[in-house]
Amino acid sequence: MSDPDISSPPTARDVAKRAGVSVITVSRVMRSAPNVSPAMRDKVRAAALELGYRPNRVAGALRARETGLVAVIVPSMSHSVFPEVIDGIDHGLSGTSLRTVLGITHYDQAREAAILHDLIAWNPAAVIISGLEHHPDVHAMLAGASCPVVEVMDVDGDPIDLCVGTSQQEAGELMAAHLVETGRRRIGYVGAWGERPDRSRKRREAFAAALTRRGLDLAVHIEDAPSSLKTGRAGCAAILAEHPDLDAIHFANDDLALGALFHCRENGIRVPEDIGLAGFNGIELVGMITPRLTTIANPRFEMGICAARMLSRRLNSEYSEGDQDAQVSLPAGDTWHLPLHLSKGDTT
Amino acid sequence: MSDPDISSPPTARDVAKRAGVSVITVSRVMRSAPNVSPAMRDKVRAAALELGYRPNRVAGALRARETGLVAVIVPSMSHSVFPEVIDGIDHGLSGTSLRTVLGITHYDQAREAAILHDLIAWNPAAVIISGLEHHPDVHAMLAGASCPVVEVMDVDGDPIDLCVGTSQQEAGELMAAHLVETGRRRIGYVGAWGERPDRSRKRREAFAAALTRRGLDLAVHIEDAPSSLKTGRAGCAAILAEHPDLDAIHFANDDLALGALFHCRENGIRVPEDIGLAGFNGIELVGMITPRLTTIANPRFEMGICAARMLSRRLNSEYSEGDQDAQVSLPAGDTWHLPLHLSKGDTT
DNA sequence: CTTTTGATTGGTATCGTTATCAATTTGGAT
DNA sequence: ATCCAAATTGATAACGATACCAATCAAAAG
Repeated sequence: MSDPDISSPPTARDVAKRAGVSVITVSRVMRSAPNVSPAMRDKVRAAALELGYRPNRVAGALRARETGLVAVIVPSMSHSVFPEVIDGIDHGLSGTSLRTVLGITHYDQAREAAILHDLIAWNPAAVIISGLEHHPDVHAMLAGASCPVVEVMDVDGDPIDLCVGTSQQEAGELMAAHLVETGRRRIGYVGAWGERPDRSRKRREAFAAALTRRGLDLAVHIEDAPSSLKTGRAGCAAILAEHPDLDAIHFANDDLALGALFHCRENGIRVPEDIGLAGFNGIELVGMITPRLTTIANPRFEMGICAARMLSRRLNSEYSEGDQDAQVSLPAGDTWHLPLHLSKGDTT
Repeated sequence: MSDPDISSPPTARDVAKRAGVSVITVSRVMRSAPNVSPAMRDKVRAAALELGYRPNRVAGALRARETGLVAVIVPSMSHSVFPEVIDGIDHGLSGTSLRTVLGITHYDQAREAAILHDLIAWNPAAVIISGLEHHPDVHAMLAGASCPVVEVMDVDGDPIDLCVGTSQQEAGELMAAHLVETGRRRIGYVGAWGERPDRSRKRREAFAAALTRRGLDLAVHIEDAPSSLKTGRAGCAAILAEHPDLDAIHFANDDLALGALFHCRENGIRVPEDIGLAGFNGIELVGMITPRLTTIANPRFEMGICAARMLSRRLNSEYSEGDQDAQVSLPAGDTWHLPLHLSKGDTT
C-alpha cells in the first residue's frame, strides 16, 4: 500500500501483515515465547528481517510492566573504584536481560535525590546505589520503591533491602592492629574532600577507636580537595607540619598514600624507616611501585558481581536466561559481607 | 472508593480524580507545560504530592516518542580512560533531561552488536559510541538509526554522523618527531591485547610511517594480555630481549609505559640515559612520579563534554532546559577535532 | 468413530501517558 | 455592549507492544 520505507520504522503490525499472521504471534516469536510452531517462527522471522523490524521495548515495557533496567547510582567516575564496581555489575548481569542505567551524583545529595527520582520514574527492575547513608528523600524513595534495592560498598549500618560490601569497622580495626603490631605509636590520618563519601569517615572513626583501645591517640587532617595524588602530597605535608613526630600515617585511600610517598621521596623522608605509610583499596599500582605500599585490599569488582548476583536471584524467574546455579536463596533484607585483607607492603 | 494505598502506584488518573480535573491537565502540570493557570498548577501539585504520584516515564516515552535516553557504548571500564569520557558526557548532559544508558562491550564485536541492538530498541535520543571502526552490523545499525550518533575518541576515518576525538595520525607523528629530535634512532613500540581498540593500531602505524619518512625503522612487540602495569613490564622485557640495542620505546598507553619504567628500575636500566620511554594518554600519575613520564595528553574528559555538547545542539529544541550559549551551529556530519599535545617528561 | 487433551493461533482490551483538536473562558479592542 | 484573539481546560484517540481469554486444530484416548 503506502510506502513502507519512508514512513516511520516498522511495527509488529507491519510484520504481521507481511507474514499474514496476527500481531500477537509476531510478539510471541520476537520474545521467543513458547507454543509457536517452527514453521510460524521461520515465517515471522523472515518477514521481520525483510522489514528490518525491531521490537520497541518502550511499548513492551509499558504493557508488561517490566523494563529490565537496573538503575546504578554512584557518586563519581573519577576514582577507579566505582568504574570497577560497575564493571563487576556488568559482568554479573551478563546472561540476564537486564541493562544498566547510570546516574552520577558527584557526591551531591540533592543531585542524588534528583537522579533517583528520575530513574525510578523509569520503573526499573532494581536499584543499585552506593553507600548506606542517604538524603532523607533518597531513603524514602528507596524504602518505598517497588523493586529490589542493593546498597553496595559498606555493610556497617541498616540496609534498606539487600546489601553487599565490606565492613569499614573491620578495615579500621585491621589497619590499627597492623600499625601497632609493627611498632608504630604516633599515628596520623589523612582524608580528603570533607570525608566524602561517608564510609571513609566511618573507617576513620573505627581506626581511631581501635587505637584508643590500645591507648593511642590519632592526629587527623582532612584536605578540602578531592582525592588525588596531589591532594595526598599536600595532606602529607600538612599533617607533618603540624605533627612532625608522627611515625605512621594512614590515608583514606591509595591515591592519597601514593601522593604522600612522592612527598616523602622528594623531601628525604625515609619510608618506612622514618615514617610508615598505608592506604586503602588495593589498586594495582601499589604492588608495582618500589616501595610497595601497604594497603587494605577492597574487593570492588567482586562487590559489583555480588550485587548483580543477589539481584539475579531475587528477580530470578523473570530475567534469568541461562539459569544460575541453584544455591541457597538469600532471605529478604540479607546482606553480603565480603572479606577484607591487609596487603602488607614495604611502607610499614 | 477502593483502597488507594494497597493497590498499584497512583497514576495521573488518580491525581486527576483527586484534584477534580482532567488527566491531560495533570500531565501538563507535571511536565510544566505552558498555558496552565497558577491556581490549577497548585491544585494539581498538591494532589500529586498527597498521593505520592510519580509520572511513569515509560508511558510518556511511548506516547511522545522520545525517551531522553542516551546510549553510551564503551569497550571497557578497566582503564581510567572510558570512565573519564563518561564523566565528561555526564557533565555535558547535566542541565538537559537526557540520561545515560551504559553498554560495555569488553572489546567484543559480537557483544557490541548485541548491546547496540538492545539499546536501539529503547528508541534512544542519541547514541554515543567509542571509535570509528565497527562490526558491519553495528555500522549498519548506526547508519540506519533514527537518532544522532556520536563516535568518540578518534577522528581518523569516516564518521557516520557526529564525531569528536583526537587524531591518532597526529599522535604518532608528534611522538616520532619528538623522539627523533631528542636524538633517538633505534626505536621500539609495545602494544597490548592484540592492539585493541583499533585506534591504537592506527597510532602505531602513523608512528611507524613518520619514522620511515625520517629514514628509521620500528621494532614492534604486541603483548596478548590487556593493558596493565604488569603487561607493560613484561612487554618491555620482551622487546629488549629481542632488540637489546633500542634507545627508545613508545608504549600504546601510560599504564604500559609505567610498567616498563618499573622494569627498567628493577633491572638497572637508566632512564632516560640508557633508554627513553614514552606513553600515551596523560594520566595524572605520569606527572607525579620521578622521573616524570613523557606522554601525549589526550583530553578524555573534554571529549565527553564535547560529545554531549554536540548532542545538545543537535537535539536542541527538545531537551534544553537552561538554554545553551547560542554558538555557531555545527553542520550535520561534522566532526570535532580536539588538539593533542606532547607532555615532555624526564624519560626522554 | 467420538471424545478429550494439549498445542497453536487470533481477537480484544489495556499499560499510563501525551498529541490533537474542540470547547470554553477571559480580556481587551472596537 | 459586541466581537475577536489569546489563554485555559477537556474529550478522545493514539503510541506499540503484551496479557488474557476464546477459538481452532491436530493428535491421543476411549
